[in-house]
Parts: sequence; C-alpha cells; structure tokens
Amino acid sequence: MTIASAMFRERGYDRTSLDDIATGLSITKPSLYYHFASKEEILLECISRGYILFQQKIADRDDVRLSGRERVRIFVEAYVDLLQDTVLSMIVADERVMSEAGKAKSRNYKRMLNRDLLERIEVGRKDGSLAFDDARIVAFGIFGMINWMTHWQSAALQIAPETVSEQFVSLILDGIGTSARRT
Amino acid sequence: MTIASAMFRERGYDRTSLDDIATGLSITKPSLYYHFASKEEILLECISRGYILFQQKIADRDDVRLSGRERVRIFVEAYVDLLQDTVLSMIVADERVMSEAGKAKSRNYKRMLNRDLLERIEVGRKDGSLAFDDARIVAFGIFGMINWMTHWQSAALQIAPETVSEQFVSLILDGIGTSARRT
DNA sequence: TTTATTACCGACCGGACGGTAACAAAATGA
DNA sequence: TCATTTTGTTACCGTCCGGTCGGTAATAAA
Repeated sequence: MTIASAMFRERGYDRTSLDDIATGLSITKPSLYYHFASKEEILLECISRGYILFQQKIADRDDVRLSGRERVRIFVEAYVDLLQDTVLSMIVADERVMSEAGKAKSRNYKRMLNRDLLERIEVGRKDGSLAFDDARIVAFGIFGMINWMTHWQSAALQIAPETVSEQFVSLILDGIGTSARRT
Repeated sequence: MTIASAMFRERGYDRTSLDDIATGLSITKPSLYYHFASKEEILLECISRGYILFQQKIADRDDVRLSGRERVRIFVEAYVDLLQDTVLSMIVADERVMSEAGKAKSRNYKRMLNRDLLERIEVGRKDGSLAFDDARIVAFGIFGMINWMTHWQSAALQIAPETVSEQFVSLILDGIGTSARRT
C-alpha cells in the first residue's frame, strides 16, 4: 500500500503497472488481486489513507478558539506536511484516470478538505483577522501552491520542509508586497 | 496541433492516443507520422507554441522601468491568461511522460519562465516594492497557484477570468491577513 | 510526358497492461 | 491429524497503443 502510493507519486498512476507494484511488494500480480478488486481500488485506498492521516494531523494541532488567521495557518502547515510525505500525498491524484465511481469518491475527499479550509477562511473574515474578496479563489490558490509541490524535483533544491510551510504561510497571510510605492 | 493541445489538457497525455488526435484532425495515424516523428514531438511542439505565445503576451505588457511589484503583477496576469487558454497551457505538462531528451527541452522552457519571474521578484526586493525571505519559494508558490488551475473543473465555478488573475495578484502581493491581532 | 514531391491511407506488428482461471502451498483451528 | 481458509503462483487472454510498411491519389517541376 505505502509502496503503491510512493510509486504512483513518483512515476504517475498510468505509468505504474500492477506488476511494478507486485514486484515492489515481492509478490505477483494475481496475488495483488486477492487483496484488491482493481487497480483503481488500490489508488482509492491510497487516497483514503492520506485523508485519514490528514484528519489526525490536523486534529492534533487544531483549536477552535483560535482566530481564523491562526486556523488557516494550522491547516496550511498540516497540509504541507502531508504533501511532503511521498506515501500519503495521493489526494492530489488526477481524477481523469478514474471511473465515474472512483471520481466521485475522490472528489468527496477533496470537497471535505476544501470545505474545511473555506470555513477557516470565513471564520477569519468574521473575526477580522483575515480580509479578501472571494474565499473560493483564495482556497484554490492555497491548494494550488501546496499541491504543486508534488511536481517539484525536490532533491534539486535544498530547502528544509518547515521552511516551506513557514514561507507559504507568510506568503498567504502577508503577501510579498511592501506598503511602499505602487509605481 | 491546437487540437492535440486541447486533448492532452483535457484527457491527459497518456490517455490521448494518436488515433484520437488523428480522428480529431479527420486524418489517420500514419498521416500524423508524416508530420511528426513521434507522439512526444507533438507534445513538445505544443509546449513550444505555448511558450512562444507567452513571450509575446508578456512583451506587449512589459516595461522595465516599472517597479518589481508591478512587473511581478504583469507576469502573473500574462501567465494566468496563458493557462486559461486550453490550447496553450501545455507548459505544465508532466515531465514524467517524456524521454530524457524531451524532459531536457521541457525543463528548459520551465527554467526560462522561472528565471524571468525570479528576476522580477529580485528587482522588487532591490527597489523596496517587495519583501520576502526566499525568492525561489515565492516563485514556486506563484507557479503552483496558477499551474493548478489546469486541475479545476472550470465549468463548475463561474468566475470571470480577469477576476482570477486580479485576486491571485492581490493574494500574492498583499496576502489575506489583516494587520490586526495575531491570536 | 516523365519524374518528384506532398499528403494521405489500410493493414499490420510487437509489446505492454489490466485482469482472470486454475492450481499449490502455508497458516489456522478443531 | 486433517479439513478449511488464506495467500500465493504459473500461465494465459483480450485489448489497446505507439509505431511501421507498402502503397496511392493529386499536384507540380523538368
């Protein structure tokens, strides 16, 4: 399972064959079919595991008494954390490879994540700790920044994991513009 | 060519067969091979076209006398524009489907885009219109936000194209945090 | 009229891949 | 100890796909 996740993330779903996964597990393909009904089921299982782990990660750090601003920070930190784990990052899997049923399940997870972030953002609007125009676009921007990390050729740039979430948070909350001239 | 781009973006490279493309062009696969040496060459051609068009787009709007802040805005607007065009957005193509040679070419385009954005950001640091920690992470964040647009199920959310770039720019430059309490 | 060139097609090859049928060896438990 | 379930295996099928081969109309150049 964790091996499948890693392979899907590294080579991509289409380019990871069931034989690849089986070999990685030191078994054979038909044996894989004893445990899973189809390739898609394996993918869906990977996605589900990632989502469950994310829920745990965030439950540990969360605190509803905090401001929206801080609760967004917590979300971003947990999500960056998740996506940095090769094994758990399949929530970003491309839906186009899935059947309609699989697509529906996958979208469900995404929708829950999206709703969580949107709520935090809206809390921030209400308590005055955040200001923005359209919360949906802000959420898309945040997810995009983080999801795209899966496309970095990570080895190349030596950046500490915490640095990334720290700087993403600062980009999201404070932006990079100074209050100086707007020429 | 433009049809190939659209299909690659909609279905993904692996799931677009040469027969699909040929049929879309009302010709046959062998005829495709008269014009291109391989499937990868078609992809590379799509990427190249997108890149060239981006260069034009940005050249029209650019002005080196502007502040770094404004030049970043110009880049973001042009890039959002490009990615919103189904036909020209192949610069975001997943490198993993490519041969080493193709990967090298594709990375070259990406590197040039990245360098352009990095320069604009650094100009902003020097002229005081921008402030940040690591320019590379900022650039990755910006590209991520925008590149991920290709994963939106665009029809669903009715948002005007200009609104997106406008709000992305505001997110990047000003962030969503208020200067208020940081509880 | 002969010779090239351009642009295309039908038919096919070899390999990979998801999935299956039939069978064997462990592990389990009475 | 022996039957049953669990977990594997070998061998194979159908399909799809990138790519190739041999050939052909149509048009232009010599």
